[in-house]
Amino acid sequence: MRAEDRRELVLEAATIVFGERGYVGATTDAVAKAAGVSQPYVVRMFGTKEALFLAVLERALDRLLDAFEIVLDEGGDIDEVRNRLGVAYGELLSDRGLLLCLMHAFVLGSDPAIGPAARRGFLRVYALLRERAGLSIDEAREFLGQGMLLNTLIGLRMAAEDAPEAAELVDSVAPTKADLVRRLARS
Amino acid sequence: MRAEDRRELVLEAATIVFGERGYVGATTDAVAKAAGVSQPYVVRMFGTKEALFLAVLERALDRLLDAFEIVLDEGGDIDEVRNRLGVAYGELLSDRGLLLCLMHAFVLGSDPAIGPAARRGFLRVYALLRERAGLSIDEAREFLGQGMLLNTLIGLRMAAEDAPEAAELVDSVAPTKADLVRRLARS
DNA sequence: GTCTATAGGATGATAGAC
DNA sequence: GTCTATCATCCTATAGAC
Repeated sequence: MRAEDRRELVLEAATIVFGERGYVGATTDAVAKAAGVSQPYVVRMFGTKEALFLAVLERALDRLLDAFEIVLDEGGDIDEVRNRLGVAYGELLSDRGLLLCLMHAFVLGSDPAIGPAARRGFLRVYALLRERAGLSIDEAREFLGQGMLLNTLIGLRMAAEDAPEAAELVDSVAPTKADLVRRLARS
Repeated sequence: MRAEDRRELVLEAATIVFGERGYVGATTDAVAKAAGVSQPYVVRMFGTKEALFLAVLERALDRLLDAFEIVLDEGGDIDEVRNRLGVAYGELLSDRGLLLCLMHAFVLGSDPAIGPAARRGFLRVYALLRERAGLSIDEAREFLGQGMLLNTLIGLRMAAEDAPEAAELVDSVAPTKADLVRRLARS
């Protein structure tokens, strides 16, 4: 296998593992096992666990922004675009761990290395919504709120709870993705 | 000092430390230093680090629900109540680390001990909004979305960023609390 | 490029004195 | 109730063989 492919493989595995256990809770050994390589090799490829997480974060943000760019390129009026941005965000659920890694980064703002990267990433998304998509401040705030709520429900594995309120809430936040959310919550 | 008071002191310190570094990243030693007691004593009081975090989580949820109950007891029409619930939520920013601890718990849904406690806590809040405050599904979703967005901005320490978009976003999400949010982001 | 072996450091928890 | 001392474990990172 080419080195480039192996790097991508490790990044995918790391996204899942960091998404599951968070930056501190995840071990480079768990990432290595998930990728089918040795632990020292993971460290060797990225230098440090911190650098690995930053690479995972960068990759996740790129995927998110790429998905949004595609929606913007398709054009349409502002309401259509906003809806399709929401749909595109929901599609990212299929990339396992991706939204969770973003969320884990977003609660580590006080970390001297991860904090600045996370803030810049969040602001890139905000700038895209405001400037490229043309959302007003209030529209952007609403949109981001629903995104963070979805992330939270995923982080909580809320769909694994069998209370009726849990189902009602998940259905409300992700009407077309409820089944996927349920599957993720149990895996 | 009475044992009860010392316990509360440790819980306060733990809330700040867990809020700053998360459940896994925080050490019982850091909590002990923040509370001015020895590390083994912290463990002795709560049994395990996990039990300490669960106690912090329970305390945070109780404070949140108490604040909401007070608003509900004051009465008023549904729009007033919703606004005052939002204000009450913002007031919790003054209790340092409280909202951050909730957020840290909310991304640990796959933890066998913390996950269930976090889900039940979130659902208690949701049930209060729906049943006691009388919000519709969509209203509750909107309300929670803005709450999670505020939590995220706090977690990111977004107000520490000096980009103009950062200020715009913080002002939009917490208009009356922007100064407090800025202060917290730098501490 | 990739592995095995392991050093080195941090941390949760226990033992036991006062 | 509270501390000091310390053990045992885990984990990142390095050394070095192939």
